Amino acid sequence: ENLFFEPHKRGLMKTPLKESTAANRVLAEIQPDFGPLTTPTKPKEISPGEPWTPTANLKMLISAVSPEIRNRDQKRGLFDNRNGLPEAKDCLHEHLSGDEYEKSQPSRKEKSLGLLCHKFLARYPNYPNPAVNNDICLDEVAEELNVERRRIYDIVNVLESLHMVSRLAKNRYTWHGRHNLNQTLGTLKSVGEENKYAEQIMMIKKKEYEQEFDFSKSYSIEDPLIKANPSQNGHSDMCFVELPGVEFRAAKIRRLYDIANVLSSLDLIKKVHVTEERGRKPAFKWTGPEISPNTSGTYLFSFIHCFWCFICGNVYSFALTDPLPHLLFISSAEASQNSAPFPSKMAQLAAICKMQLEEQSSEPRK
DNA sequence: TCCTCCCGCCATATT
DNA sequence: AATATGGCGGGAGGA
Repeated sequence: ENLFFEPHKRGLMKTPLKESTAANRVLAEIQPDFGPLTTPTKPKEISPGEPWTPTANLKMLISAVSPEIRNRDQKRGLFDNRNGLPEAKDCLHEHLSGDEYEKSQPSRKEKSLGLLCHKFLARYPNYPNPAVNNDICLDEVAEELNVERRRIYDIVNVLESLHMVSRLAKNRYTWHGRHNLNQTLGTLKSVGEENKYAEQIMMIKKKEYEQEFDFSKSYSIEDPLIKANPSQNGHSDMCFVELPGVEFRAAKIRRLYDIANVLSSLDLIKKVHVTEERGRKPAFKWTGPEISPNTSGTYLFSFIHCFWCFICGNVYSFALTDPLPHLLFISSAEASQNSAPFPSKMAQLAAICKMQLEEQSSEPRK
């Protein structure tokens, strides 16, 4: 039985998501040739210093052959965080009081997606040798990290948007690391600019601000701020401003936290706090490399873009709450010192308008 | 109090 | 039908 799946032809890659349909188009455009991706039958090579586990293939075989064992192990593994001896620990737990038992459980923080993502990333080199097999088996990773596969998807989906991995087959991804990260970010940046995400968000902020003076209006599905912004450049597919009302945003926000965790683990963004009139506010600032936009006519839609739009257009940080992903229009210098006082909203709006005008006048119309 | 986001159900997509 | 994928939101830990 061939457990390594049939040789993969890149051109035949299925694109399971509407979203990644576009994403893969760009992927195909910008992805450098990583050499023969069609060598899955080759046994895993372990280059020196690389964190591939030597027993990976064996483990995969075992888990493929025996799902019951895998499940059992996974449950035991809850207490087996790489210390081994699950039996002994289970034994131990039987004699613990409820309170003690609770304490012995991993804390919520220990189970965070950010930490998991760090563990995930630690398994692979930043700049893998494209000549060797860089396959990732999701099942295997989930098992080794003692998490449900669902969590691995959380990570891999973001990495895929950044083209740090690409889908190879069912349950399999190829690890690219940061080889083409800057290029991807450049593409994302230009897409963000093409779609005027930053301007759209400024628009939302403006509406939000205006709404503060009108208490008779409240957010609803028929949120005026959504309707009131027919896209100015002719594109009807401006994903951001077409979002429905506050319920949707609240639901969105949880996803953004997930994504923020992964991006933080990649050191692309960093959590900061800024002070507004109403108090401290959590925000993120871009800590990744400086990116120059690539020219690209292709549209991409993903949360990554929503993030990216915060980054382009001189918007350096944003908060995820209150009540929608909330931009903080502060300079990068301000963002770097958390204690900087936050300018009044009026001042912000003035700055935004000025910025917009400058942009429009300096940049020739496309 | 409210930011954060784990967890896993379950709908949908793929094989 | 079986399995893979991932949308989604309840509700709880933590600051």
